[in-house]
Amino acid sequence: MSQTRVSIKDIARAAGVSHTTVSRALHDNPLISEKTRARIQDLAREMGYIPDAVAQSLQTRRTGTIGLVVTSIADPFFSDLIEGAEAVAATSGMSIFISASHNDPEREIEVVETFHRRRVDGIIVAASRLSNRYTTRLEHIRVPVVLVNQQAEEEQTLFYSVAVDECQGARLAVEHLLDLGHRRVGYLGLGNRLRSNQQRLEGYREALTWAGIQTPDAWTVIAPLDVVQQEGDVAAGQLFFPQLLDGGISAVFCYNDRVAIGSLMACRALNLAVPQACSLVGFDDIELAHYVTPKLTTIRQPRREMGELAMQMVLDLLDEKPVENQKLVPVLVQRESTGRHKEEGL
Amino acid sequence: MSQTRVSIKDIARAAGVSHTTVSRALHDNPLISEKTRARIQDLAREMGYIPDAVAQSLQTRRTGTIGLVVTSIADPFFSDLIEGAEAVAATSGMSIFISASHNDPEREIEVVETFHRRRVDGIIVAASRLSNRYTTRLEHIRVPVVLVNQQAEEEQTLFYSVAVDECQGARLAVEHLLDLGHRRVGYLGLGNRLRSNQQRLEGYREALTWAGIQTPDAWTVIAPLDVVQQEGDVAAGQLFFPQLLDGGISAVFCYNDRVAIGSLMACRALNLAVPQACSLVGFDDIELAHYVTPKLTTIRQPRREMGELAMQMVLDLLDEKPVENQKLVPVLVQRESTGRHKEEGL
DNA sequence: TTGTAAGCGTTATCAG
DNA sequence: CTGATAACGCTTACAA
Repeated sequence: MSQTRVSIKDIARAAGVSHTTVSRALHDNPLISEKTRARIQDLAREMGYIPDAVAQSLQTRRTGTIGLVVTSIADPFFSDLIEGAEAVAATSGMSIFISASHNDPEREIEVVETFHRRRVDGIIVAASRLSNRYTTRLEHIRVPVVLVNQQAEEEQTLFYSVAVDECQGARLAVEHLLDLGHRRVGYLGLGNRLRSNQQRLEGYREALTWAGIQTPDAWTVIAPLDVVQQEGDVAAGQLFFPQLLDGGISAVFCYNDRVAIGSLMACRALNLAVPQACSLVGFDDIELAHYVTPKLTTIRQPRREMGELAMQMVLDLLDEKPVENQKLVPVLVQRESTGRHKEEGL
Repeated sequence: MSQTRVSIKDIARAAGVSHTTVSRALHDNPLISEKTRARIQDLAREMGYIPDAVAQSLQTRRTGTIGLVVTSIADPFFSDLIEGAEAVAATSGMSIFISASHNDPEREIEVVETFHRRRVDGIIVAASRLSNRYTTRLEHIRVPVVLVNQQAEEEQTLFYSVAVDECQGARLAVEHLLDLGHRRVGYLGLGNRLRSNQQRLEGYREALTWAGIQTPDAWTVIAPLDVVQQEGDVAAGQLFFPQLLDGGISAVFCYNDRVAIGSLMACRALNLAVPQACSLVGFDDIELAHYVTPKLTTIRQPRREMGELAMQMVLDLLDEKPVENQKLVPVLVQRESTGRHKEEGL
């Protein structure tokens, strides 16, 4: 009907009161008579009034929105995280903006600035590569920022954080393999995951060192940044697993489940039985891990919970509640891709 | 430094001009001297000015945002779609809101209304269940709405649409099985996908009828709404595949890849070889389909493209370009889960 | 070329 | 209890 939206002034005119009164009536302000409140609310409904969030935001300095930056939306890791974050945002009537950085720091900071320009109430960045190089561009940001599994090589201290203990996860994986009798354990990493690759590598080395085992260079292969970026994680696993095999390993801890699946494909191509000829451990526990043959043993990362946690942190910050950085402990999920090591002699 | 953000008035004061001049300078308005333009722009940069998108929106009646509603963010189908939509939105400097309806029509309409309240410039709804029952609540929405694969049983005519030809996809699947020599082909559907389940069932029946084959009731099983909602698609496949088997089929067209994977699991549990004992065709071509054993034959649905297309439609509508509803044709991707039917006699 | 003033739709501050 | 009036930060006639 009406070409234009109805505003509180329109209602005021129709009701013969001031727009101030209408605003109050609509907000159940106690300073208003029960009668007019009801009358105005009915009228508003009849007239199809919908408050203008933009105008409200201008006045209240709150938009009720949160910006969420991930490297890739379609990556199951992040889509789970987003879903968790969205779910808790929704319970508070908050809406979320989503944007993908594609692992490009420049793009990432652009997105953050866009969100800031849109006056979001808070920002969550997953796998952030924002390092201290960018602090000058970021320190003027006056809304809460929470980083999830941040990837910058130096620790970012300007912001809050939620992170999984990557190092501990890697140790769990390697210790599991050691428990199964493996001694020659390799690591297949990804060169485009700066920080977490470093940490998982570290955990891998620690676990072996603690067991009194040296780690020759031939036991660790890191797929170079550009091929991962180009071909994806699975292909990287598939491509570089053979190199590791030449190193003489009997088991491999893979950077994540996708790399492990790539390795699985490589094994199949080489006619190597998993886990009989080679044990494989992944990281993340994405859905794929359940449906592949053999089912993947992996380190579970609570993706959804991390999204929920990060969002809850932002909301608490907005309520001026105190919050603490979170370090989550991943757990081992044993399935079929790992088995007891059989000595060559047998 | 400054506790508060810098506005064009602050810049105006610092530059000794009116805020109007600043606004013009920042927008490269030709009505301004080259000199002051440069001076103001430098000053703005120095002072760390960031335009307030909220205030701009209030004035210009454009927010530069698009609302996107999906049933589930973590579902690879939708996350791909979102990624496509986000990518084209980003090229136009648009930001997107994302929200999940969890397949609940009431929640879906709430989200749409929230977006509308936030003055988004356009709305995309995937797998919408908005039927004509809701038109009264929706007809006052004055922004472009594009539905992707809408699921309401009656066709929704109020809005624009992008959809895959489900019926044709189903026919392709069944014809493929017929070509392989199968005659007793079953359909394993999902009761919570109102429209697309109906259409795929229809395509299934058509293909068989055209081949002169009757379709006894025992050949089609539809997993009931509540168990699918509760347990998920894979479990539904796993649970109901055996029923179909009892119907005596030699091949099954599954509602989607997840159902097919569930069926695969069921086969494995029953020690039935795929495709030797039973051929399986899925729908969608999600990533999982590649990595499962045997790799799934499926009907590819161009998910990312559908997101891109829908977003492009919204943008065109905003530019007042004419647009047409899109009906996409899915294609068969033959992999390993289907094979030639061996007559029982052999 | 620049400035003044009005207005976008709200909420908030005061008087009545 | 209610209503003027002034903000919020910006764009855009209309004047100078």
